Amino acid sequence: MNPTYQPAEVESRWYPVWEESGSFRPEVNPDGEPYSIVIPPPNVTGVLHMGHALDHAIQDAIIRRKRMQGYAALWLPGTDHAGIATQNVVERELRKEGLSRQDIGREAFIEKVWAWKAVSGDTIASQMRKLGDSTDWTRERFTFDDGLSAAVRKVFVTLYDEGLIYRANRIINWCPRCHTALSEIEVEHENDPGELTYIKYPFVDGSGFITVATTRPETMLGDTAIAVHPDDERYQDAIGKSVILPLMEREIPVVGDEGVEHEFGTGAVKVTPAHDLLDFEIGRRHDLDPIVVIDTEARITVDGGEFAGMDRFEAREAVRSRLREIDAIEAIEEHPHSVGHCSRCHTVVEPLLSLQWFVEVQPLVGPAIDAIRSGRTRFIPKRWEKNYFHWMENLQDWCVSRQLWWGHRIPAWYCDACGETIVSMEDPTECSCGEGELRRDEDVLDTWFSSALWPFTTLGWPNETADLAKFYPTSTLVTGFDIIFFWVARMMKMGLHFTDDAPFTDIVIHGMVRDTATGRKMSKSAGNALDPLELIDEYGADSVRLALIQAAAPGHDVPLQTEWVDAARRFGNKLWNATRFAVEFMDVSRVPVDGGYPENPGPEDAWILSRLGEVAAEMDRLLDDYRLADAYSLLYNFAWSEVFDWYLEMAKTIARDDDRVDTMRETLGIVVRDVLKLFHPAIPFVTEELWSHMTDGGELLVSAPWPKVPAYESPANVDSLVDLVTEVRRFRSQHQIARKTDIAVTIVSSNDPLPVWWLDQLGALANCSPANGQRPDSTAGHTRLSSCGVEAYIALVGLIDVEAERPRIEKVIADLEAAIDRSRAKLDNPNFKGRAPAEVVSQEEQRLGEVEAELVKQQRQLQELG
RNA sequence: GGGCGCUUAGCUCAGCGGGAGAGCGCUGCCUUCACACGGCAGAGGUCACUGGUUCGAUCCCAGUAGCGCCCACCA
Repeated sequence: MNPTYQPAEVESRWYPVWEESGSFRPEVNPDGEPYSIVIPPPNVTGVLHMGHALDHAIQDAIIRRKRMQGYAALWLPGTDHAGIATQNVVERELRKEGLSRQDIGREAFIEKVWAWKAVSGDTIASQMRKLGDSTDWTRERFTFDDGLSAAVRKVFVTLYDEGLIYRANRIINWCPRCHTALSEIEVEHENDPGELTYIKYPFVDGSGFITVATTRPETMLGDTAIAVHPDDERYQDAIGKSVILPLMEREIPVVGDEGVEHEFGTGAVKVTPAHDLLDFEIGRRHDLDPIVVIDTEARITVDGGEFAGMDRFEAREAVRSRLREIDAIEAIEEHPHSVGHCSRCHTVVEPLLSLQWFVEVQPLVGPAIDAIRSGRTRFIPKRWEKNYFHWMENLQDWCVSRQLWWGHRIPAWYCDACGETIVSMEDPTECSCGEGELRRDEDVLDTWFSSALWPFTTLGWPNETADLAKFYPTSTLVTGFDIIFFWVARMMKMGLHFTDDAPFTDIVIHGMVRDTATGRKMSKSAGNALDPLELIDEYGADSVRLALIQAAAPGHDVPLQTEWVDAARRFGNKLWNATRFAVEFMDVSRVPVDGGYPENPGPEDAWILSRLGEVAAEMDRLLDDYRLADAYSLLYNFAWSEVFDWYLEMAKTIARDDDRVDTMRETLGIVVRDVLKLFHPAIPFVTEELWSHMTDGGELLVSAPWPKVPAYESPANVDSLVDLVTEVRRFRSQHQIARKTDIAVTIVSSNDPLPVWWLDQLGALANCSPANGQRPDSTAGHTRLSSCGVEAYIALVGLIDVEAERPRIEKVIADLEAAIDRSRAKLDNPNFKGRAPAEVVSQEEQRLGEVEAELVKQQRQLQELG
């Protein structure tokens, strides 16, 4: 037997067995209640990173337990076509060949993306298998497969017919590098040093000038007005006058608008309706025609006069230096502010006036808020609900059109004769006007549009499939807080609108995996990412999973370092060795897959069984609350320190006792079996392997029933013996008494005959059986140990330096006295007895009694030292 | 400018109204025949600070300080 567990070989062996046996299909529990989770679909061209590993470890632990509990458990896998991200990847590949997507054309490009998907699209699926994800691959979906695409079209057409999708010319966020519009949540605001430039605009009538402050001087080329607050006393005379726009020599009005703040800058603002959202609205209120001076390449347009063709940042400097030449700059001061960047490529986004498709979100918001508020769907932890509400209540309409090629093409056609817009399920062939050619909209939909439909489209919607009826609404969604807005909120809105049900009952939010060294989120760009695949190769998937699960407190970021993965691996090794030892040396085998709890256990057996029952019950409570970290830390400690360090050691000795060997073996088998079961959702591979060695064969652990442990009562005697043994060990350790036989322990009395294990651990002399044990003639020179009906003496003379023991006992006595004082003060307080629950009072009294008894014992020991 | 979270053992974090916990690290002893990736025994904390509520506060409330995150059209 190899003393070290080798995960790689074992892990590669089990996944195919599980998958081929159909164990991941809900059909394994045909009569079970349905329980379903849809996976947050990873990018189809992506690779597994730590965030996935965490997300998947949690989901897998949840679904595996539900499966074992007998639910018809479905974890539905799939991938996202990930519009911009995927297109960027393929364009990068093309560029290596010196080509752009425009060079090869739309059709060829899309073929290229599909080809890319065919090669790299399975990567994530095979990596999920390595991780052990028990997803039902027969139900795998892709946001761009035929079924989902048809559903996307149906949703678009329906919303259009309901008036909830419209096309309009608005200020949108434009990424000049990706060449597409973005929604506002795809814009990341970052701090920028920035400068505020104060520019003087002279009045037409020659009565001086008005000064405005701007962080973007280049946009002045498109100014169509100056705005001040209508109540601003400084500018009462100015409203209604006109100024000359410097450099452009255009006459523009000064208007009063309530959107302007008194305090900021000079209280007067330049208005550039084509390049700023606030300015756009001011422009609309005052009937100002926008002038576009920055194009989709972020260059100055022909309307920008002498600056035409310049890049926007180049133009910023050029405009400033020209203004300086004509003495139109009053001041330039530092002004830190935040600037929007494209969340994909980090380019500074440009607010542009553009014709785009929008979803009107307000009518969808109400039901999505109600579902949470009423408790039909809940966030875990609950505090995320506040973020969700706040975000929902402040939504702008969702810009859903993207100027990309990879995505669901918008099903809208325009007639070049009459200008009619046709949005329909079927591709139209001609316009109702009878003339003119129909031209299809070039744009595709935001990736998140199809993701928003994921919980029901993956189950067959709009068809009324059996899966949709059975598994929708889904039970639980597990995801990171970073996509609550992108994804969760939109699924809630779309789900409620199209199915009348919220798509899930529980929304479990976890944090980001953080690197403990830098304290930062793990990411490739930060350069601090641990690669889960490398960790799996080195430590095994079980170890990575257990480390993540144990670190994942609900709703908090998850710190991780390789040392923890190594600790988890060492646990796997321990589990491996302990179980193999039980099987090979203790003859624990052919354990029943369920039940089989001993009816007449010995005292030690009853003790471990009672602990098993407590741990299993507590785990169920914790797991039902999604507190996986607590549940698995509890089990980890129980398994290691109680089952392996205590019970297994007891069992070795007890096994020599013919009368007890059978129940011991039975108990050991059952306890280890249930530990494997309880651990399986977290560490499926090693538990399945060990299970195969100890059960009577045939049935896989993956679909074995979850433990239901009957209640056992732990004999009080065992607990006190544990204390006694610990005390003897401490004594020996402290006085460096290496061999047990170097110490003479006399058992004077015991309520029950002591099993040989205890005598051995205590180092008691074989001839000092408890029944006829004699108290030493003189207790002086002995130390007396007693605990709950057991009394024992250790002979000290000639064994230790008596004086070395004295200070320790004195410190213990001092601590006990302090505890007694505290306890007495509490009990003497009439308010305590009057107002605290009776239970607490009696508990306190009992504690005082125990501490006092301990004090007496310690004092006697001190005396007996002589 | 709003909102949220965090501050507990050397490190990373649990706990959250009634006796301060885990992992890793540290100290001592043990190569004992499942595991030295192990065993046994230990050391180590005024639970950020200040008030309040309570019979009782690490836990609840208010405030202070430090750290982190999210949202935001003050140009």
